[in-house]
Amino acid sequence: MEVSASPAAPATALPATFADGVFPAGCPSRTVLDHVTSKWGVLILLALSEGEQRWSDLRRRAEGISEKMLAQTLKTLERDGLVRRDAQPVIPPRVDYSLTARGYELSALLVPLVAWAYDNADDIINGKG
Amino acid sequence: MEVSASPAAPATALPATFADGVFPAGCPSRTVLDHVTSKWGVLILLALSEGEQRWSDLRRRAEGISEKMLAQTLKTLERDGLVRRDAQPVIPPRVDYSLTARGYELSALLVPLVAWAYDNADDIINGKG
DNA sequence: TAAGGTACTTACATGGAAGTTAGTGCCTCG
DNA sequence: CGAGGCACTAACTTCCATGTAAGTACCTTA
Repeated sequence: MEVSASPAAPATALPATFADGVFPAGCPSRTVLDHVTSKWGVLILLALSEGEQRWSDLRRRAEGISEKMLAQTLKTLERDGLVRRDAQPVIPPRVDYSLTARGYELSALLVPLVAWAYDNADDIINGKG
Repeated sequence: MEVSASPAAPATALPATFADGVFPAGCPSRTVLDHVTSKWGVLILLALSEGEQRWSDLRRRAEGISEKMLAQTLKTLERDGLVRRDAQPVIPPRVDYSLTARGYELSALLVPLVAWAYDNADDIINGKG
């Protein structure tokens, strides 16, 4: 689908809620958006969308993340009800992380976004367009 | 749709590209993702998804943005080929901003994400669910 | 004994995103 | 004449997300 030279018409209709003002400053949705669009939040959510994973798996899959940021990101996502933490009282310790129903809902929206970023990254960075 | 207590199976299949490592550190897609998931980037893209708009319109719609951040965000999005800048040599100056084809593609993915954030914000912040 | 893995926490440092303030040039309106 | 809107730019500051480094407690393997 192509957009002509003068795309005055929106491609997608937004809910009436956003008709003016996108949404108010200080609105909870801003906070939520910040959480889920944070640098590592997206990556962790993405990784977990493929199923339950352990701490060390996540470290490897979200390449470049520090242990501190991993712990912090997981904590935020858990507080937000997006990630489930399942600590098993075994030796050595085993903790499994997985998405909650809400987390799956979100990751379903994130996956196409990340895929798009991946597909268009080179063109964008190289100024081809 | 509900997810049972042990959701070992992914809800969505990811492209094979992400099968391991999400995607490499230092990869261009990380940069692109940072641009499009930036605090104000999302809001501007959202606002423009409803059609061409002027500087002062955008200031009002992305409530809370400073002029500096507006200029900076628009510049980044323009460099990334997502926003088109149309300066008309009239008096008083009139500059229209609109999405490019690529920008529309992206906004189509962003809209459901923001809508989701908006719908779930209260529950998430209040720890319900 | 020592090294290494698992799952973290804590303290401190820093860089870049974001905020603040001010200034520009040109025009219109009262 | 002065106030004010438009579309910015520039300088300076602040703050927080992220990075770095190290420590913890327990267990396994060599």
